[in-house]
Amino acid sequence: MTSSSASHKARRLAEREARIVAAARALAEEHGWEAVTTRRLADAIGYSQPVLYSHFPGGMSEIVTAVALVGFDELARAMSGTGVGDPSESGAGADGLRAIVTAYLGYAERHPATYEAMFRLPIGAPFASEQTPRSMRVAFDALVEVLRSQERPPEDPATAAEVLWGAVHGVATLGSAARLSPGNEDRRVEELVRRYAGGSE
Amino acid sequence: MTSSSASHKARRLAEREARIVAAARALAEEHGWEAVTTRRLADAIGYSQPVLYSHFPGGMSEIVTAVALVGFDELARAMSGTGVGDPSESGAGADGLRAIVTAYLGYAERHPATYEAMFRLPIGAPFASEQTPRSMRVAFDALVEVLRSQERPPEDPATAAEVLWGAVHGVATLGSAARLSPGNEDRRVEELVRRYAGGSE
DNA sequence: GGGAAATGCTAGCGGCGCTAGACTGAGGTG
DNA sequence: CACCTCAGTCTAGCGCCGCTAGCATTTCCC
Repeated sequence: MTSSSASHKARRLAEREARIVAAARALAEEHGWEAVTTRRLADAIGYSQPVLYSHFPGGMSEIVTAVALVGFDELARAMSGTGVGDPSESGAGADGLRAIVTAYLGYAERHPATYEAMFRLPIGAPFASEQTPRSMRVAFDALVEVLRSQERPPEDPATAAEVLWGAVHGVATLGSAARLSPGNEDRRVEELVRRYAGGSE
Repeated sequence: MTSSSASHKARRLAEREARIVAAARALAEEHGWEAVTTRRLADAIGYSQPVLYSHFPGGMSEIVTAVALVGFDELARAMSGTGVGDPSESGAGADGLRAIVTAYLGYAERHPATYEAMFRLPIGAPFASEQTPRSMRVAFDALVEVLRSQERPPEDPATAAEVLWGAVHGVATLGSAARLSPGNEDRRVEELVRRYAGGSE
């Protein structure tokens, strides 16, 4: 076999795999994860069910994981895109914090099903584990950095970042589940910024 | 038919209904919600599947809701049991805040499946809606009160309580999903208390 | 051209939520 | 007492689920 045909085949496989992930994500965002079934997924890519398992031996849960990984990548990019970490930019201080919080909440709101996938599976701790998605670490580090860039940085930035992550995640989750008062989103962001821009006391 | 036999019948029905909810909860806490099926539930109470539907016409989702309502009751009681709201007691200030946060996180950790049920279904906003579970309001009001009892109360206690709720919920969720560093629980509680005991700025 | 390997399909297993329809036994009626 | 009614319960089964065994076909290498 020629090497070109081998790479051609590899690319076709990669493309089909991407189509599966994209189909799963689209279906989930449009009709919720309970509508994402192997039969519908096979239909969407024009193959039969067993083909899915040649790409994802772990079945549905592995496909959900793949969507989650894409989500972590996108979220990390959205958070990093706010210019956090560079003290000379607008990425420092309260403005940087507001930017990163807004980016996070915005992403969660625009892609609720993807966000749900990201936090539904046992992937591992954000640090503490080596096999944790790289982009999850990147996103977490962005939080640590923005906290360090505040006027009075916290004594324990790692713990502070854990709690900030929890706060933003909680607000995103409760908000998308209609558990918080609608129309109050901006005030919640300002409240978050106020709480975490200040020092530890 | 005598009225005593009627009330007897009603009580038997109520008892069986309670057994269904208890069985669902026990099964969920022990093996996760995916293990809670109508067949297993019917087995657990010694009846066939259709009996479940005479008690809960909405099927499984209505049963999950019933478990969630019990959970809201218990959580509200756990939070109120900290003596929050009475300024002369230990329920005020940073100590009261710490107590209520600890109660909340403790409940979520002891009953993860019940807690999951409480935040998985679209039940409605904590205020904003009349048909919201009463105990959910009670729990939320406890947060508002404890924030009001701080040295420098927030200007907008409702929004502050929303964010605090989100923060505690987020920490509970991420923690139980092994998303936060294990062994760091106490430091997270202290960090939460520090952030929300102080004033808005 | 022929054998081997890769590729994809059909068919089906056990289990799911849920429901239609039959059975059974207790209570009221002549 | 015989009869009828009806509430309560069960059996059986529908359409769907995730997943897999085994066969047909195509593709590739010699």
